[in-house]
Amino acid sequence: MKDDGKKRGRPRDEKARARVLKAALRIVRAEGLGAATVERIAHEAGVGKQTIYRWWPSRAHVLLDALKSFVEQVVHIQDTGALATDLLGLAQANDKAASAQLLPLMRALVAEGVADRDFMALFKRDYLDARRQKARLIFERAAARGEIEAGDIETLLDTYYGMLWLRILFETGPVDHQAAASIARAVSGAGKALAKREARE
Amino acid sequence: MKDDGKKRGRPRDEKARARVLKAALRIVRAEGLGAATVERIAHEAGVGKQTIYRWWPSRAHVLLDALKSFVEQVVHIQDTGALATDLLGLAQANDKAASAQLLPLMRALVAEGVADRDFMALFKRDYLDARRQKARLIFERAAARGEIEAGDIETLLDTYYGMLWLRILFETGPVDHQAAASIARAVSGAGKALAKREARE
DNA sequence: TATTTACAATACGATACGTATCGTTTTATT
DNA sequence: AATAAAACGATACGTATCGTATTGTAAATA
Repeated sequence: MKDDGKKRGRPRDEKARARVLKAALRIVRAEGLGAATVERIAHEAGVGKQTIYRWWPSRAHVLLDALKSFVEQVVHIQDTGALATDLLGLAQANDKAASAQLLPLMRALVAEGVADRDFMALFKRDYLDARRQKARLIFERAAARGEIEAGDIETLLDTYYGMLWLRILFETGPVDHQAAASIARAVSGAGKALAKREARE
Repeated sequence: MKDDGKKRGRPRDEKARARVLKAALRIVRAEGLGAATVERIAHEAGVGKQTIYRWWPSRAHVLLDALKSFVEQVVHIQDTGALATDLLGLAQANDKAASAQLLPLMRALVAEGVADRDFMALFKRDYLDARRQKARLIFERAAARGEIEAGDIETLLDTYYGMLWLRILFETGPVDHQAAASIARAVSGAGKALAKREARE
C-alpha cells in the first residue's frame, strides 16, 4: 500500500490546511469558541467552506487538530531526574496553553465530545491518552528511582489530570505557573506519601 | 416581602413544572442529551414551549433543575465515624446517579457551561459548590478526629472530585460501586499518607 | 363582570451546522 | 496538446434548534 503521492488530479493544498488550523486557533483565542464557526474559519483562512469539510468530518475535528498542532509545537517533556521537578515541567505546559488562551478550546472539545460520543472517543485517543502516556513516563521513571510505588501510577495520573481538568473546566482555580507548582506538589507529595504508607500500616 | 400566594391572575401550574422536570430527566436518561430539545421536553410534558421559557431562562436551567431535584431526593450523606467509610458513602451517591443514567445529564450541564459562562457560574454555585460543601464536612470531621491534616482538605477535595469528573466526562473508568470504593480508597489513603508526611520529612 | 395572569399551540426570526453544486485551477495521463 | 481527475473558492440550500412573539382560552382575584 505504498503511496507515491502521485494521484491523478490536483493535489491537496497543504498551505490551505495550515491556514485553516491557524485561523481556528486565532479566532478561538481572540473571541472564544462561539465566534469560531465553520464559515468564519473558512472566511478568515481564505478557504471555501467545502474545503474544510473535505478534510475534516466536523467542526470539532478541526478544533482538535488545531489544539494538537499547538501542543506538538510547544510542549516538550524533559527528564530532570526528580518527580517533583518533572511534574512541574509537565504542569507548566498547561500554563503555556492557558497563557495562549487555549483553555476555551480545550473546554470546547470536551463540550463537543459530550454532544458526540464518537468524537469523545477520538479526543480521548488522540489527545488525552497521548498526553497521559507522556506523563506516565514521568511516573515510571520516578518508580524506577524508588520515589513512588509502581502500583500507584495510574492513581497518581488520575489525581494529576483530575485536578488539572477540574481547573480547566470549572475554574476551580487558576491554570497558571503557581497552579502548576501547586498541582505538581500535591501529586508528588501524595506519591511519596503513598509509597511510605505500606511500610507503616 | 411576604407572599400570600394571592396574586391577581391565573396561578402557576406547579404540576406542569414537575412534568417538565420529569420529562427532561426521562428523555436524557433514555436517549441522551441530543434528544432533549426544548420542544421535545415541552411536548412530552404536555406543556407549551413558552411555559418552559416563562419559568426557566434557558434549556440549560431546566436540565440543572432536573438534576438538582433528583440529587436532593436520592443523596444523603451520613456520618459513619471514619473517613474511608464516609467517603465510600459519598461516592456511592454517584454510583446511584450513574445507575439512574444521569451521567449524560451531568455531562450535558458541563457542555452547556462551556458554551455559556454565566451558566457555568450558576452550575458551579448551585450544584458543584453545594456538593463540595457537603463533602467538605466529611473531611472536616476526619481532620477533627486527627485522621488527616486540616490544611490538606481542599487538596483532597480536588483529588476526589477530579477523579470523579474524569470518569464522568471522559469515561476514564466506570462510575459504579467498585469505582466508588476505588476513589474513596485512593483519597482516604492519600489523606492519611499526607498527614504522616510532615512528621517524616 | 372585568381584569389579570398563566396556559397550550404555533408561527416566526436568527443562527449555524453540514451538503450540494458550479465554474475554475492544478496535476497526471494519454 | 488534449483529456480526465481531483481539489479549489464561492455560495445556495436544507435541516435543526434555540429563544421570542402572538393568539385564543382557562383560572383566579377585585
